[in-house]
Amino acid sequence: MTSRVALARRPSIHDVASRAGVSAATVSKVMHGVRTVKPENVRRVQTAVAALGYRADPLASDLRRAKRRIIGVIVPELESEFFGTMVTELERLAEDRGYSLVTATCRESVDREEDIIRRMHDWRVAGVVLAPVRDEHGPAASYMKQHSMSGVIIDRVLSDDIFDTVSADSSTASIEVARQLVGKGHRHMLVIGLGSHAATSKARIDGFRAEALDLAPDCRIDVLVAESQIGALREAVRAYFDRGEHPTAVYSLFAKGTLVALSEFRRRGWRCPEDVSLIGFDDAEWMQVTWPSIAAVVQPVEAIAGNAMDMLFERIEGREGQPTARLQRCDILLRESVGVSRHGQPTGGEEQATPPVAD
Amino acid sequence: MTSRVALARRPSIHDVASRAGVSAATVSKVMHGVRTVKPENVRRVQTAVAALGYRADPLASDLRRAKRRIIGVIVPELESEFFGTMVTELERLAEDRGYSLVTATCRESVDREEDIIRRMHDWRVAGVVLAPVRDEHGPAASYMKQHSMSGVIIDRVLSDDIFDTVSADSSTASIEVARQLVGKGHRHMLVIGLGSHAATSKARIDGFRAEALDLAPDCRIDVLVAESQIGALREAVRAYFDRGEHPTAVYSLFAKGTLVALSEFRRRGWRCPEDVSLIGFDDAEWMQVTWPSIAAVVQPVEAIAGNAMDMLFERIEGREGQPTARLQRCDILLRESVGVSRHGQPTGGEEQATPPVAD
DNA sequence: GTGAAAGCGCTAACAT
DNA sequence: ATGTTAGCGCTTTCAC
Repeated sequence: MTSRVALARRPSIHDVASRAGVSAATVSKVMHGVRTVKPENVRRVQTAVAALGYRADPLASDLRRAKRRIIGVIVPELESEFFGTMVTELERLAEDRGYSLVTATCRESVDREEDIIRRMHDWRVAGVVLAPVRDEHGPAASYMKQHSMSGVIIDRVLSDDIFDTVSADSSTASIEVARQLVGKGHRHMLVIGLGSHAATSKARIDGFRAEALDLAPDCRIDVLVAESQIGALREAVRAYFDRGEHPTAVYSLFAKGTLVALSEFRRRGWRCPEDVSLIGFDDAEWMQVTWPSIAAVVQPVEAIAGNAMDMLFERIEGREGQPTARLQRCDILLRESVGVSRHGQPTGGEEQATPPVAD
Repeated sequence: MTSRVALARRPSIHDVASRAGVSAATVSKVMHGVRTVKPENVRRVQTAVAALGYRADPLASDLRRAKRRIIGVIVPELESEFFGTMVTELERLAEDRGYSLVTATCRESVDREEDIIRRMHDWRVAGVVLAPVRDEHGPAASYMKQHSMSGVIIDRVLSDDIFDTVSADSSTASIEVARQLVGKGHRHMLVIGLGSHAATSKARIDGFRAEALDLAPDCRIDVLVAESQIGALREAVRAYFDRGEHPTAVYSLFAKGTLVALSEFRRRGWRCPEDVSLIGFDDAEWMQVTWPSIAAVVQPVEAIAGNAMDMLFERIEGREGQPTARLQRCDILLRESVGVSRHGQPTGGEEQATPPVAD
């Protein structure tokens, strides 16, 4: 092995060039595998590269090319499994294409969302995967549109006005949830959500309500939606239970809502599913190992990420034309937290012969 | 409001300069608030900037300064609350100092860890916050050392050989856990961990064992550690239980281990805490809303992040000298999953008069 | 095949 | 106080 040469600063392309006795241009060509370089020179360059441990500065290189091989990702938060997995997946897909991923969290703030998209524009990112706080009409999307940035919007989206969008098929999933709950005898159900997740919340509520009322016109569906504060939703749910309401099932439209529901059940000493059933959007690893295990709507994260990247790169490579809206089907995992409600009584819960296996 | 001028490409500093009738250098000075510019020209520049919507390209600017205002972060994974919160926090702290954060996930792979640090070096990041897969002797840390990059190592660290380190005080926390379990009468305890988390696992096991044996010399402590595969740990735990072992308490050294334990309890129909108690490293939101609520060692994420950034920037700004190792104290949250084991019997569990409130 | 020259967008040293 | 010059590390014509 050739021993490395110590240098104060990192070796530049010129250091390689002079050591190999060629010009910087030739080095550049070798680095990019251009065929028209004399084999002899290729070897000399390769030797010099190895000796110096040379690696190109991708940012300087991008500067010259006027197009950066960077994809920006904006997510509302990173504390939940959903976005964590999403970002991990997007990173892999971007790297497969030779791009770097730069992720920013807007902490559920629309103002920060705008701030971040500006900075990404300053960075001249090649494209953006945006998971908006609210929906595709937020400030980030407008900014992207106005500055003709390439972008795809995922997760919390309604329509395909401006950009390609990819999201879970909330409506179909909600219809299936309604079918399951009504089928298990539930006639009084509570739906909880967050208004700031406008896009997905709406589709989820509408699909659920329509199907439930269609199957059981006599059923009662209450909806509790707080604007953006999880604390406010908790208050609302608490007040609702406090005034004596006792639905037989709760359907949460997002992950933290499921936690709020569980926490309020505990507070009142309600057992799940005996006293009340629960199902929520977003699966998490813990949900299958607790007592009861918690039923969940599983969003196809890999499919969403894959689709988003495919579409984004098509746009980056110049595809024009109408934006498309892709919906990915969800799985419904009915676990122990959903029980049977008999004769319209406020309790459910099947006997568990033996504890089911967790995996 | 001045109306924006449409331009094919983004306005550069020269566009601003010519519109304002000054040189690019003057524009640069105005942008950086240099005081020696004639007020008249300051105004002209500001007007041009506003009219064109000019914003500097931070990457081009960094190229020239030869120091990039970018902090790299490397984490083993992003699916858990711990690293998600950590990254969110680090992002905030970096931005407070005018830096951007670039996060990469190495998916628990040491090879990828090295890959990523190389890329970050290529990017000439100003500094790196590394949460290594194994410990501070992994390839990323060596690479950083070898190329004299500024860095701080967090979470899975043993000593302070090379870089400043910040982590939770695993040892003290484990001692406290031992005290609690032994105090509640447990005399046969199982500790589960992952060998690839070498650094933290070791400190956690040693502290626990020493304290437990000190308080109750007759107690039995079994340790199950799989190298790196969570599946292998699951197999080991399963085999251990299958051959008839029935500890009265399980102490998990990392978040996923807690899930494995719960899942294996379910599989055998063991109730927690009646049949077996459980406590694990890393708190998560769900742990306080399930039945039983799960006891946890809470790592002080904000403190770790804050400390790490402080130390990193000191190094970036040139501080020399011995690396220091900072330990941040953990909280122990004893929840329902830890019960009392009476008279050395294999079962525990206190009566729960009323279900405790969740928050 | 190769290298000189120009330039991506910006800043810093130095004249003026 | 300002502009000119030079150059960060790289790529890309375009002559030779």
